[in-house]
Amino acid sequence: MTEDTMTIGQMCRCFGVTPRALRFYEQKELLSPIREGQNRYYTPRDRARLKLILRGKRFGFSLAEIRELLELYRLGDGQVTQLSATLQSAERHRADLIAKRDELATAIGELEAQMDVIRQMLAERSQSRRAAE
Amino acid sequence: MTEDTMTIGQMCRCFGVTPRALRFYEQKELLSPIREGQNRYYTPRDRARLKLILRGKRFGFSLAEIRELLELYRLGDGQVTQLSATLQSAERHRADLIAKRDELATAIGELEAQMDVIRQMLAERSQSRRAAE
DNA sequence: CCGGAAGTTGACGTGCGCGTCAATCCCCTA
DNA sequence: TAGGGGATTGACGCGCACGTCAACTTCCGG
Repeated sequence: MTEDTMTIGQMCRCFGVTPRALRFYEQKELLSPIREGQNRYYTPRDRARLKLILRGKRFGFSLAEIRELLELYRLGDGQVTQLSATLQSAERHRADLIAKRDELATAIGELEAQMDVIRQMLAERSQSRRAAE
Repeated sequence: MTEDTMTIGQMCRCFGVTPRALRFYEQKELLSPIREGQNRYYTPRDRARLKLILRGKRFGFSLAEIRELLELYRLGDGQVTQLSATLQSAERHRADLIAKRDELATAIGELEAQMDVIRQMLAERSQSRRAAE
């Protein structure tokens, strides 16, 4: 721990993932921990990226898509690599996320409606019970 | 088309899926089209279910999870199969969906913040250009 | 009667996201 | 000096969600 870096084991305990997964993400260029000899040391930046990775997975994005998303946060690398292209990419991702959020809202609404139906059935059932007695 | 049912080919064109996928969903008990001889005929109910399936997939749910969700909409089958249990299951799913929606909102906010950073960099760049001329 | 389009059931293949070994290495403590 | 804990790199395996054949049957127009 040269600084505020973490070993792979610490990362695993911290985020609830396996070493295998972290190495896999590294191979897919989603993470790039410091390699001191053979060992890996994860910086705060790696941790932030891992958070984004895990969140992306919860939303059903593939690792390839998550990789793209991570690129958007990787500014400041020498050449100002087509900032406007990056911005356009970000715009697309934003639209995608917003569509998903709205669709989720719809799904929640439908589920709640269905829950009301169930509650209604429960109420009727207890009423017919009382009537039978 | 005895009624307002559809063949597998019509379903595929309508929803942009393959026959293989539809048969796979059937095998996993997510769909149960009418079987007339060997052929399949999909009812409006099947179409509604397929919509839910595809939406669930977009949210990153597994087919097993989607199956559970579909169960919640399957009421009215003879015995009032533990309505309260169904309601509890629905409650869990609702909480899950809401958590996801909120997380998505956060992600959108972060992405928009990053977009502002990029716009800022673009603005500074065009300013230094003008200054250099 | 024949061809083509659409449907069917297996059965094997494929890409993704890791799990699960094995064999090895390094460091620390007892 | 020996062992234990944690790390490493292959390499193979696995579950999911289908894709992709092959080998039919059924129907319908010409």
